[in-house]
Amino acid sequence: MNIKDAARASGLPAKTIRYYEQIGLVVPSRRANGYRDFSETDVHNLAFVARARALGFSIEDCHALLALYQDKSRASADVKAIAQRHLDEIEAKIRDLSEMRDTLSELVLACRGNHRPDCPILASMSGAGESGNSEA
Amino acid sequence: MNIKDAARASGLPAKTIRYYEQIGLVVPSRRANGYRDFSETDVHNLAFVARARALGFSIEDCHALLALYQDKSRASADVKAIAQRHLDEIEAKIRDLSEMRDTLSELVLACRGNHRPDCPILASMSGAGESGNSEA
DNA sequence: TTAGGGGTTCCAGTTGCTGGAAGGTCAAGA
DNA sequence: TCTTGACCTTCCAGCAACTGGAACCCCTAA
Repeated sequence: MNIKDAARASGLPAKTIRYYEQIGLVVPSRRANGYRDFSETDVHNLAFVARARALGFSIEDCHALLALYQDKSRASADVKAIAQRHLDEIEAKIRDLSEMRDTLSELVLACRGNHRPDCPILASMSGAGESGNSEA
Repeated sequence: MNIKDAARASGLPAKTIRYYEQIGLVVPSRRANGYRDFSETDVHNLAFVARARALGFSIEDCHALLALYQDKSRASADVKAIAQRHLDEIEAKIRDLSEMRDTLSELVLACRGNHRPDCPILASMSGAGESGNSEA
């Protein structure tokens, strides 16, 4: 199977597939003319990676997950550990972003958004309420 | 003020401050010996950027916000527009991450995490429940 | 004089692709 | 047989926002 068909079958851009080969994630065989030749397994592995990436796993994690997937004597604990760690990171990121959202939405709400220059958003970033005695 | 003091005062690493100068965000003057010489305004601007970055604004946004901050005849509407767009992006990101978290936490919960190979996490990524007739 | 703790520049690496240039290959139609 | 166009190949550069490190200069104090 040529790269374009592998791309269609896996849902990944051809460029991305070449990149994945380059970093050793999914390495198809080659035909005599130098063209990549993707097996069903290659395509399946690409789709596997695509789904893992969609869940936010890093390439490194995808590497490890793919290895575990192919290791029929794996322990599911190893898979779970990777997923749990990743889940923790996602939750941490959600917390960070939620804090930003809370602060930002307050500021946006407070800003009149008119033709005048006074703006609580800029005030906040310029250090308003810094050393605690500005409005005490 | 030397870069190390500017770093301490602004809360940014010296490396980052040099980078910000390189991209034209905050450009201090130079002494005869080639050392950067940070004014109070420079440090204030660096702290401004640090706070904007902490709210997740891109460097490009920081550029624009800093320009508005320095433009005393600005319209707060321009600031608000930038902040609102950024807020929308953050909320979109939170939605994406929350979806990942929901899927992942289900999978992690379902995985026994023992010495045996069977694993719903891998099953999910290998395409379980793909074409809709597997458990209908 | 020497040691140390500054400062400087520039280059490379990070993550995960993506775009583009330059060129080889293949199948089909005139 | 030649050409056209769609494919394929490699390699290089760039994105965001730094960060680490090498190699080197400067300044002060003992």
